[in-house]
Amino acid sequence: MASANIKEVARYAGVSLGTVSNVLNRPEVVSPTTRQRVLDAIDKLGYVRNDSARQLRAGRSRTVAIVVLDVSNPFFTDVIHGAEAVVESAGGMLVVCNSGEDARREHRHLDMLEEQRVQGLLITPVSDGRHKRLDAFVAHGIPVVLVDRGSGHPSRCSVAVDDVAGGRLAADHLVDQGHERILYVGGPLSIRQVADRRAGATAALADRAPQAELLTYETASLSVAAGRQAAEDIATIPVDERPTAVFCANDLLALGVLQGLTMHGIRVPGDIALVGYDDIDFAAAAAVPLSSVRQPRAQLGRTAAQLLLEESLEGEKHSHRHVVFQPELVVRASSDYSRGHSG
Amino acid sequence: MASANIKEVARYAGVSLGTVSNVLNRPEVVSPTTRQRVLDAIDKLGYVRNDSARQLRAGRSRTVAIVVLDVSNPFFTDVIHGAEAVVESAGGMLVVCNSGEDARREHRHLDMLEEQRVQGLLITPVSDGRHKRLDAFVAHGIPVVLVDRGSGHPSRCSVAVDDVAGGRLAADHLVDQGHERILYVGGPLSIRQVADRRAGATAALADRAPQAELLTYETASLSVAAGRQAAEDIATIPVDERPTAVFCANDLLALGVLQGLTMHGIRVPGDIALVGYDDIDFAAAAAVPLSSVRQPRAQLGRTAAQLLLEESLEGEKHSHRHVVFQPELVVRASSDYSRGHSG
DNA sequence: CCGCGATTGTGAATCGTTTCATGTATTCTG
DNA sequence: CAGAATACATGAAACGATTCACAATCGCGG
Repeated sequence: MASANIKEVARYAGVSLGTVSNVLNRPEVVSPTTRQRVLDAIDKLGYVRNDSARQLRAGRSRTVAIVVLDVSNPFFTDVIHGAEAVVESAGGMLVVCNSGEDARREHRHLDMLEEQRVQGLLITPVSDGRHKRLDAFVAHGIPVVLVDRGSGHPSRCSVAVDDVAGGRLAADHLVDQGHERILYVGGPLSIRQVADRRAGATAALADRAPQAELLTYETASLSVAAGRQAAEDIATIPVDERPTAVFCANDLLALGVLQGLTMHGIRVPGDIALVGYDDIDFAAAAAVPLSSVRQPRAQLGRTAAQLLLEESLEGEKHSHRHVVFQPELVVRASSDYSRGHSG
Repeated sequence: MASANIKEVARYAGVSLGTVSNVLNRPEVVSPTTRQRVLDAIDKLGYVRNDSARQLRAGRSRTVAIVVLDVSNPFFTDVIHGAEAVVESAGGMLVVCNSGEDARREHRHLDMLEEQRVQGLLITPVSDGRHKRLDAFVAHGIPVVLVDRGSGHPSRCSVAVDDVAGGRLAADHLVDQGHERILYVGGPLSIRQVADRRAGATAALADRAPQAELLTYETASLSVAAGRQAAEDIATIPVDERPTAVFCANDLLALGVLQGLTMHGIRVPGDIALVGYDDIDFAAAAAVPLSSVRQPRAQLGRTAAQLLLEESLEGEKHSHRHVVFQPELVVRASSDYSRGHSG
């Protein structure tokens, strides 16, 4: 029942333990005849390496873990894809853990990953702040790369997208379209991205349209449902006090807002212009194609994995890097007054 | 640098190896005084269990793996959520592997998971058929539960949704709306679901509207892009030969079709009615809210994980079960002629 | 104060692999 | 053909946790 082990393979092939191990790990030092005999034995007995034993001996694994806030969020799935490509082409394996934005679950995952002595860790931590928990990884020699969080931390690499710049892009665009009462929908504001995008929008308005006003609606989460709720509340505002444009902290919110506004007969972009963030696939397929700020998602994942593998190789003499990508505005019908009326 | 091991903890606490192990695994057999001393030592030294060693000794792990066709597909993310809940509440950990519908990547993942002696495997295999590769897992005592594939296999459990019934639901609905030339968009047809949903639609038409016609457009994948391409091709069909309704094998395709048709000025549901499959979140938020066949996705994942854990406990005397869930039709504007014109 | 059971602690053996110092046969060099 | 270099194979030691048979200690009734 249990898998054969290396000793049985050795006996079956009539060679020693070490020879079988050599066939597996350094086939070139074994003579072709012997090698074939061992391979046949492996085949015959259905031998499968025991990775626990291998890791125990080696002291580390070839598994890289990525802990994301939400596996259902297309942003993270793209990051995962990017990281996957790099890790797999380096002969490793990427396992995906889902914290679900729950600090306790994140903690449990980290505990298990630490016990497993993973080769490295890509993570978007639930809470911002100092991430003391991650110091233990670094102390044990497990490289950690922060994804879209905590740039600038001295003891780990990070990759991020400039969210302040993204907020600026969106707000500049809305100002260009003549809007002067803009509502920012996003939350919780304790999430850095949510705060940064807002800060960018604020800065843009201050620079380009001091008379304009940026209101804030804080949501409990970054979901379609939360967006729908926000729209409900927007609809209760008297028409002449309503914002003329809404900038959402992500596309899920924006899609929810779009849906909610539409249900209340409020036209987008006719009555309210809408800009999202992330440019997920569905943004273009929405009821009104959604303007959005696009982030280089797969690139983020690729770079994170590359930094991790580099650190893994360089060891002590590695110097941490903080890569920041620039976002890009994609204008579609939802914020384009002319298009909204002609198309 | 490297983590302290159990021996150092023992020395530091002034007890033996076995005692430390007892504190970790059977705290009740150790006196409170000693236990506390050991716990303090663990804390002081920052000791972290080495899971490789533990597994090597124990012979198996507490990790359950799920291998899905596409982590970005909301269908699978919901299945993952369901499975996660069950595995975690049983004290295990769920790792997610992405085969990307690529048989080679699936194979590599299975190799690594087998080497890791995972506790069990939930998988939607890339190819249908006999899944010989999975027999090795079963032979080594690793339970396998098929998700949405190969129901009825005698040596493993499975969970699935009745796709033939789903196809029937969709086709019945379209027939009710008076459609007689219906196009099925989906592919590759080698995927059982794709074929079953079509078979259900065919059967429904045969039963309820023998004069009606079911055409088939086979796509290369189940993606938004493939749907968009299908719409391009539909648009080239002369108007009087065009199908009056399209039934897509999943919602991603349907969203792509919707987008493509809209771009060509073909109205949904006015010119062509549209029904998708899966009822992903975005279906309701689409340009025209999408009718769809809903599957109990999280339920699928939960049940799969439960079957797996059961088998894991029962061992030899486990008898395999095949659970089949029934889908449900959700009618929205995309296939509702009246609504499409009034709303 | 002996003896017995209960309680608590001990440490050698074990899991399966990799590594490496060592051994032996074979080939090459001059 | 001696001596050296090369090629190949060997098996004991080590990785770190768990288990289990056994030992030590204590309390208590007689």
